[in-house]
Amino acid sequence: MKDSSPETIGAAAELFKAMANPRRLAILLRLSEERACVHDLVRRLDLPQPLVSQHIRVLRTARLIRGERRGREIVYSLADHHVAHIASDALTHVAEEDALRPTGTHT
Amino acid sequence: MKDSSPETIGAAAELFKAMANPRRLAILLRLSEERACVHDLVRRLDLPQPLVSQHIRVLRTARLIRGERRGREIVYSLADHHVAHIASDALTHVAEEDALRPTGTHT
DNA sequence: CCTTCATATGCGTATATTAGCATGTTCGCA
DNA sequence: TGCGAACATGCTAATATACGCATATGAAGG
Repeated sequence: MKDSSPETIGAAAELFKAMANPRRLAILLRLSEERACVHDLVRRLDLPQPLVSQHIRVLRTARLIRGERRGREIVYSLADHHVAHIASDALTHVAEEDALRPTGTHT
Repeated sequence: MKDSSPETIGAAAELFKAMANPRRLAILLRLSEERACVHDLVRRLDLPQPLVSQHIRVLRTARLIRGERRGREIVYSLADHHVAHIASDALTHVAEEDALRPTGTHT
Protein backbone atom coordinates (compact mmCIF):
# COMPACT_ATOMS: atom_id res chain seq x y z
CA MET A 1 0.00 0.00 0.00
CA LYS A 2 0.96 3.66 0.39
CA ASP A 3 3.61 5.00 2.66
CA SER A 4 1.88 5.08 6.01
CA SER A 5 4.70 6.32 8.19
CA PRO A 6 3.66 8.33 11.23
CA GLU A 7 4.97 11.49 9.58
CA THR A 8 2.95 10.95 6.45
CA ILE A 9 -0.16 10.13 8.42
CA GLY A 10 0.37 13.17 10.57
CA ALA A 11 0.76 15.41 7.56
CA ALA A 12 -2.36 13.98 5.97
CA ALA A 13 -4.27 14.54 9.18
CA GLU A 14 -3.18 18.18 9.13
CA LEU A 15 -4.39 18.42 5.59
CA PHE A 16 -7.81 17.17 6.64
CA LYS A 17 -7.82 19.43 9.64
CA ALA A 18 -7.37 22.42 7.40
CA MET A 19 -10.32 21.28 5.31
CA ALA A 20 -12.47 20.32 8.27
CA ASN A 21 -14.32 23.58 8.49
CA PRO A 22 -17.32 24.67 6.43
CA ARG A 23 -16.02 28.16 5.85
CA ARG A 24 -12.61 27.00 4.79
CA LEU A 25 -14.12 24.35 2.60
CA ALA A 26 -16.33 26.97 1.01
CA ILE A 27 -13.28 29.09 0.35
CA LEU A 28 -11.50 26.17 -1.25
CA LEU A 29 -14.47 25.33 -3.42
CA ARG A 30 -14.76 28.92 -4.46
CA LEU A 31 -11.10 29.05 -5.35
CA SER A 32 -11.41 25.81 -7.24
CA GLU A 33 -13.74 27.66 -9.58
CA GLU A 34 -11.67 30.80 -9.89
CA ARG A 35 -8.93 32.66 -8.17
CA ALA A 36 -10.08 35.46 -5.93
CA CYS A 37 -8.87 38.12 -3.58
CA VAL A 38 -9.96 38.37 0.03
CA HIS A 39 -12.62 40.94 -0.64
CA ASP A 40 -14.17 38.79 -3.34
CA LEU A 41 -14.44 35.98 -0.84
CA VAL A 42 -15.81 38.29 1.80
CA ARG A 43 -18.64 39.36 -0.46
CA ARG A 44 -19.19 35.97 -1.96
CA LEU A 45 -19.39 34.14 1.37
CA ASP A 46 -20.80 37.04 3.34
CA LEU A 47 -18.33 36.80 6.20
CA PRO A 48 -16.43 39.46 8.11
CA GLN A 49 -13.11 40.23 6.48
CA PRO A 50 -10.89 39.36 9.46
CA LEU A 51 -12.52 35.97 9.66
CA VAL A 52 -11.80 35.28 6.04
CA SER A 53 -8.22 36.37 6.56
CA GLN A 54 -7.91 34.03 9.51
CA HIS A 55 -9.15 31.08 7.54
CA ILE A 56 -6.96 32.00 4.63
CA ARG A 57 -4.04 31.96 6.95
CA VAL A 58 -4.85 28.44 8.01
CA LEU A 59 -5.19 27.32 4.43
CA ARG A 60 -1.95 29.04 3.51
CA THR A 61 -0.08 27.48 6.38
CA ALA A 62 -1.37 24.09 5.32
CA ARG A 63 -0.13 24.92 1.83
CA LEU A 64 -3.54 24.37 0.32
CA ILE A 65 -3.67 27.78 -1.29
CA ARG A 66 -1.19 30.30 -2.53
CA GLY A 67 -1.39 34.06 -2.68
CA GLU A 68 0.07 36.37 -5.26
CA ARG A 69 0.25 40.09 -4.80
CA ARG A 70 -1.53 41.94 -7.55
CA GLY A 71 -1.37 45.65 -6.86
CA ARG A 72 -3.12 46.22 -3.58
CA GLU A 73 -4.94 42.96 -3.72
CA ILE A 74 -3.64 39.50 -3.03
CA VAL A 75 -5.07 36.95 -5.40
CA TYR A 76 -5.44 33.50 -3.93
CA SER A 77 -5.65 30.24 -5.78
CA LEU A 78 -5.43 26.56 -4.99
CA ALA A 79 -1.90 25.35 -4.47
CA ASP A 80 -2.48 22.28 -6.56
CA HIS A 81 -5.03 20.07 -8.21
CA HIS A 82 -5.05 17.42 -5.56
CA VAL A 83 -6.78 19.79 -3.22
CA ALA A 84 -9.74 20.34 -5.50
CA HIS A 85 -9.82 16.64 -6.16
CA ILE A 86 -10.00 15.68 -2.52
CA ALA A 87 -12.66 18.26 -1.81
CA SER A 88 -14.69 17.20 -4.78
CA ASP A 89 -14.42 13.56 -3.72
CA ALA A 90 -15.75 14.42 -0.32
CA LEU A 91 -18.73 16.20 -1.84
CA THR A 92 -19.42 13.23 -4.03
CA HIS A 93 -19.18 10.90 -1.09
CA VAL A 94 -21.60 13.00 0.92
CA ALA A 95 -24.02 13.25 -1.96
CA GLU A 96 -24.03 9.52 -2.55
CA GLU A 97 -24.38 8.70 1.09
CA ASP A 98 -27.25 11.09 1.23
CA ALA A 99 -28.92 9.42 -1.71
CA LEU A 100 -28.75 6.04 -0.01
CA ARG A 101 -30.65 7.10 3.06
CA PRO A 102 -34.44 7.07 3.34
CA THR A 103 -36.00 10.33 2.25
CA GLY A 104 -35.61 13.16 4.68
CA THR A 105 -33.09 11.64 7.06
CA HIS A 106 -30.62 14.44 6.84
CA THR A 107 -32.53 17.01 8.91
CA MET B 1 -19.69 22.04 -10.61
CA LYS B 2 -20.80 19.87 -7.73
CA ASP B 3 -23.65 20.61 -5.39
CA SER B 4 -22.15 23.10 -2.99
CA SER B 5 -25.14 23.82 -0.80
CA PRO B 6 -24.36 24.76 2.77
CA GLU B 7 -25.66 21.38 3.94
CA THR B 8 -23.41 19.48 1.60
CA ILE B 9 -20.41 21.57 2.50
CA GLY B 10 -21.17 21.13 6.16
CA ALA B 11 -21.43 17.38 5.80
CA ALA B 12 -18.17 17.25 3.88
CA ALA B 13 -16.49 19.32 6.57
CA GLU B 14 -17.67 16.82 9.16
CA LEU B 15 -16.25 14.05 7.07
CA PHE B 16 -12.88 15.76 7.06
CA LYS B 17 -13.14 16.48 10.73
CA ALA B 18 -13.53 12.80 11.44
CA MET B 19 -10.41 12.12 9.39
CA ALA B 20 -8.44 15.02 10.79
CA ASN B 21 -6.69 13.07 13.50
CA PRO B 22 -3.59 10.91 13.13
CA ARG B 23 -4.95 8.11 15.27
CA ARG B 24 -8.24 7.98 13.47
CA LEU B 25 -6.53 8.19 10.13
CA ALA B 26 -4.28 5.33 11.14
CA ILE B 27 -7.33 3.32 12.08
CA LEU B 28 -8.94 4.04 8.74
CA LEU B 29 -5.81 3.09 6.85
CA ARG B 30 -5.53 -0.08 8.84
CA LEU B 31 -9.13 -0.96 8.10
CA SER B 32 -8.63 -0.18 4.46
CA GLU B 33 -6.19 -3.08 4.41
CA GLU B 34 -8.30 -5.47 6.39
CA ARG B 35 -11.20 -5.52 8.77
CA ALA B 36 -10.24 -5.70 12.40
CA CYS B 37 -11.66 -5.79 15.88
CA VAL B 38 -10.80 -3.25 18.55
CA HIS B 39 -8.17 -5.37 20.15
CA ASP B 40 -6.39 -5.89 16.85
CA LEU B 41 -6.21 -2.14 16.47
CA VAL B 42 -5.09 -1.68 20.02
CA ARG B 43 -2.15 -3.97 19.48
CA ARG B 44 -1.40 -2.77 16.00
CA LEU B 45 -1.41 0.91 16.90
CA ASP B 46 -0.20 0.48 20.44
CA LEU B 47 -2.85 2.67 22.02
CA PRO B 48 -4.93 2.21 25.14
CA GLN B 49 -8.16 0.39 24.40
CA PRO B 50 -10.52 3.12 25.62
CA LEU B 51 -8.84 5.60 23.35
CA VAL B 52 -9.31 3.34 20.36
CA SER B 53 -12.94 2.89 21.29
CA GLN B 54 -13.39 6.63 21.53
CA HIS B 55 -11.96 7.19 18.08
CA ILE B 56 -13.95 4.35 16.70
CA ARG B 57 -17.03 5.99 18.04
CA VAL B 58 -16.21 9.17 16.17
CA LEU B 59 -15.63 7.26 12.96
CA ARG B 60 -18.83 5.32 13.44
CA THR B 61 -20.83 8.43 14.07
CA ALA B 62 -19.41 9.94 10.93
CA ARG B 63 -20.45 6.75 9.15
CA LEU B 64 -16.93 6.11 7.94
CA ILE B 65 -16.75 2.66 9.41
CA ARG B 66 -19.21 -0.03 10.31
CA GLY B 67 -19.09 -2.64 13.03
CA GLU B 68 -20.42 -6.16 12.95
CA ARG B 69 -20.68 -8.30 16.03
CA ARG B 70 -18.77 -11.52 15.71
CA GLY B 71 -19.02 -13.45 18.93
CA ARG B 72 -17.45 -11.38 21.63
CA GLU B 73 -15.62 -9.22 19.18
CA ILE B 74 -16.89 -6.48 16.98
CA VAL B 75 -15.30 -6.47 13.59
CA TYR B 76 -14.95 -3.07 12.02
CA SER B 77 -14.56 -2.26 8.37
CA LEU B 78 -14.74 0.78 6.14
CA ALA B 79 -18.27 1.86 5.38
CA ASP B 80 -17.51 2.39 1.73
CA HIS B 81 -14.80 2.68 -0.84
CA HIS B 82 -14.87 6.44 -1.03
CA VAL B 83 -13.36 6.65 2.39
CA ALA B 84 -10.27 4.68 1.45
CA HIS B 85 -10.04 6.66 -1.73
CA ILE B 86 -10.07 10.02 0.00
CA ALA B 87 -7.53 8.90 2.56
CA SER B 88 -5.28 7.47 -0.07
CA ASP B 89 -5.52 10.68 -2.08
CA ALA B 90 -4.42 12.66 0.92
CA LEU B 91 -1.41 10.44 1.41
CA THR B 92 -0.50 10.82 -2.20
CA HIS B 93 -0.85 14.55 -1.99
CA VAL B 94 1.37 14.70 1.06
CA ALA B 95 3.97 12.45 -0.49
CA GLU B 96 4.13 14.51 -3.68
CA GLU B 97 4.29 17.78 -1.83
CA ASP B 98 7.07 16.36 0.24
CA ALA B 99 8.95 15.31 -2.84
CA LEU B 100 8.83 18.85 -4.18
CA ARG B 101 10.49 20.40 -1.18
CA PRO B 102 14.25 20.65 -0.69
CA THR B 103 15.75 17.59 0.94
CA GLY B 104 15.17 17.29 4.63
CA THR B 105 12.55 19.96 5.11
CA HIS B 106 10.07 17.76 6.88
CA THR B 107 11.93 17.40 10.21
C1' DC C 1 3.36 62.91 3.34
C1' DC C 2 -1.47 61.83 4.00
C1' DT C 3 -5.45 59.25 2.93
C1' DT C 4 -7.74 55.29 1.56
C1' DC C 5 -8.41 50.67 0.19
C1' DA C 6 -6.97 45.77 0.95
C1' DT C 7 -5.36 42.59 4.07
C1' DA C 8 -3.39 40.99 8.35
C1' DT C 9 -2.81 40.58 13.40
C1' DG C 10 -3.96 40.79 18.49
C1' DC C 11 -6.85 39.69 22.19
C1' DG C 12 -10.70 37.84 24.87
C1' DT C 13 -14.11 34.30 25.20
C1' DA C 14 -17.06 30.43 24.24
C1' DT C 15 -16.74 25.94 22.78
C1' DA C 16 -14.65 21.64 21.10
C1' DT C 17 -11.10 18.00 21.05
C1' DT C 18 -7.92 14.86 23.00
C1' DA C 19 -6.24 11.90 26.32
C1' DG C 20 -5.95 9.28 30.68
C1' DC C 21 -8.04 6.70 34.04
C1' DA C 22 -11.78 4.19 36.31
C1' DT C 23 -15.87 1.85 35.67
C1' DG C 24 -19.99 -0.24 33.00
C1' DT C 25 -21.89 -3.49 29.83
C1' DT C 26 -22.25 -7.50 26.86
C1' DC C 27 -21.00 -11.90 25.38
C1' DG C 28 -19.13 -16.72 25.67
C1' DC C 29 -18.08 -20.48 28.29
C1' DA C 30 -17.14 -23.67 32.17
C1' DT D 1 -24.64 -18.71 37.78
C1' DG D 2 -20.10 -16.93 37.92
C1' DC D 3 -15.81 -15.49 35.57
C1' DG D 4 -12.98 -13.53 32.15
C1' DA D 5 -12.58 -11.34 27.68
C1' DA D 6 -13.88 -7.59 24.50
C1' DC D 7 -15.83 -3.07 24.11
C1' DA D 8 -18.07 1.03 25.60
C1' DT D 9 -18.94 4.99 28.56
C1' DG D 10 -18.20 8.71 32.12
C1' DC D 11 -15.50 12.09 34.03
C1' DT D 12 -11.78 15.46 34.25
C1' DA D 13 -7.93 18.29 32.90
C1' DA D 14 -5.10 20.23 29.16
C1' DT D 15 -5.11 22.15 24.93
C1' DA D 16 -6.80 23.86 20.54
C1' DT D 17 -10.46 26.28 17.50
C1' DA D 18 -13.68 29.61 15.82
C1' DC D 19 -15.42 33.94 16.30
C1' DG D 20 -16.11 39.00 17.11
C1' DC D 21 -14.13 43.19 17.62
C1' DA D 22 -10.48 46.59 17.48
C1' DT D 23 -6.40 47.79 15.45
C1' DA D 24 -2.10 47.44 12.76
C1' DT D 25 0.45 46.93 8.34
C1' DG D 26 1.19 47.64 3.34
C1' DA D 27 0.39 49.42 -1.20
C1' DA D 28 -1.49 53.30 -4.47
C1' DG D 29 -2.58 57.71 -5.59
C1' DG D 30 -3.01 62.57 -5.06
